[in-house]
Amino acid sequence: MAKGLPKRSEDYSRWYTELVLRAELADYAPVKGCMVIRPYGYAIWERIQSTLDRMFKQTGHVNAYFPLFIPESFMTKEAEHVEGFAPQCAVVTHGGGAKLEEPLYVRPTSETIIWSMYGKWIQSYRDLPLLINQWANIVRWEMRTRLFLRTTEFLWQEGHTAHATETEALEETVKMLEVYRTFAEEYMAVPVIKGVKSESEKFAGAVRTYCIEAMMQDGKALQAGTSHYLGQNFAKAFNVQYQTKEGKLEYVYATSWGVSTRLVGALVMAHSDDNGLVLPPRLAPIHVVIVPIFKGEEERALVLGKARALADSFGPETIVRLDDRDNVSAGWKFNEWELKGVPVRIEIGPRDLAKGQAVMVRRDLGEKRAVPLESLKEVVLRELQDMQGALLHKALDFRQASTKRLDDYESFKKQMEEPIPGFVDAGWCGSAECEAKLQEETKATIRCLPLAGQPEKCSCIRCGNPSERRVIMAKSY
RNA sequence: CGGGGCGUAGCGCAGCUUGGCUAGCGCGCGUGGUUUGGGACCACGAGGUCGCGGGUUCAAAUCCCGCCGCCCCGACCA
Repeated sequence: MAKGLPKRSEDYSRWYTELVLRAELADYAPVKGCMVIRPYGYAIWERIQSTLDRMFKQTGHVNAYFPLFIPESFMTKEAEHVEGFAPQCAVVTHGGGAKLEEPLYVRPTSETIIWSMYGKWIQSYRDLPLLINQWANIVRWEMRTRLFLRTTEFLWQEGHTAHATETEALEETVKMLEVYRTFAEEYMAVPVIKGVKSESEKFAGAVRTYCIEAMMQDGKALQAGTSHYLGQNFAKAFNVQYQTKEGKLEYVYATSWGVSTRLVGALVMAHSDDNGLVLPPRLAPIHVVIVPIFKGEEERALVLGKARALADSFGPETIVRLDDRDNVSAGWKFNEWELKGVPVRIEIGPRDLAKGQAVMVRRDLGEKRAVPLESLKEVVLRELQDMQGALLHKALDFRQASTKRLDDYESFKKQMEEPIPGFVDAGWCGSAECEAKLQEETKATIRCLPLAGQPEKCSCIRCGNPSERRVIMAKSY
């Protein structure tokens, strides 16, 4: 393994790519724009998955699986949807050595195939709400790809729900957005802003798109999750009606919501440093690594024995790895486990044993600290907890420091030229034209209209016209 | 799709300008030994369709033509 990662300050994008490759989260696949998620990266995804899955089930959802292939005719049923997705779809034209009667789209998202089935399953108000989630892979033919952040194929979860009323569907939409916020902040230790997307950034086929926006260390925004209120658009396209108590026929109301393997990229970009990954304990595949240090057989037996006992003293909820390889030096191991972002490292050698202690290093702090063996487990558990909180606070502080409230266009443009452009909180008149021009002129986009924001009389930062509210603008991934 | 870069051992590269003999270096890998508190060392060893196809030549990694692939930067997107 080569030494040294590029510095974030010198080349953030190269730092990111090299880190993902060298920490063995992922590797480039033979197909352009595709990646292999390697075991260590997949382990992070599995932890994301199992946590969210539990949260979805706690909110009444069940899992199902719908097919990868979607008949072309389904894709074209909802006008906006097809217009939005057609350009990025992979289409299968041949199967079994023969040209297909009807081309099959590889799902870019599953609204159409799911709503074609919901049509069969929903007849009465008694069938509602229908709350289904699926874990799946999807394909979107992107022009430009980046490991985890944007790949041609990616893994995600997509929730698709059907409701009797608009109110209920809207409640569901914001409820799931809140689930995402909770997950991002409590597990990923990534603070997010809940908001509504502008018309132009809205999901193709949605009435309204909600999102959570996170800030990466280079001051760019990353959309970390979305939740859509679909109104009756898909119900009408697929003719999904239900009979009310009164016997009337009504179209059902829909939502859909998703997060993807992009979250792994968000995790990397939110916390990691020039030495490698920094993983929040609640999502780290390995919590504690023990590196034994010894000379000769005698010490080896002694130190390894103690190290094993130490590893075994932790309960099943703490994942401890004893690195007893003898083909690499202790120093090499330190660097490797830092690269891989293991939250806590314990060094234990003869000198420690003589003093009845071990050396402990927290990944985010990097300082060595001697801890008596008898209290080691307790201290480690506390540090894991503290680190989880510390990462969130650090990220939050960074976001606050990198968010500017601005009112004139010139300072805004200047801000977007800064090495860390950050978020700008500014007025927007609401016109699509201003939005487009703003993007053209500054490379920034309107990330969202924050839910927390109060209506406020101000003026549009670009055209100066009256504005009813402030929005978040930023360069983004 | 436009611009740039790169394709030579598992990885990173040199060699190409000015064709030549057995294609080289570092890391990694294997074996043996000494080692282990911040990326250890010695010895021996394995490992190559020089991206692909064609051409020029006595001779091509090197020159010419064509193709392919990947990465990076811009226009679409979670």
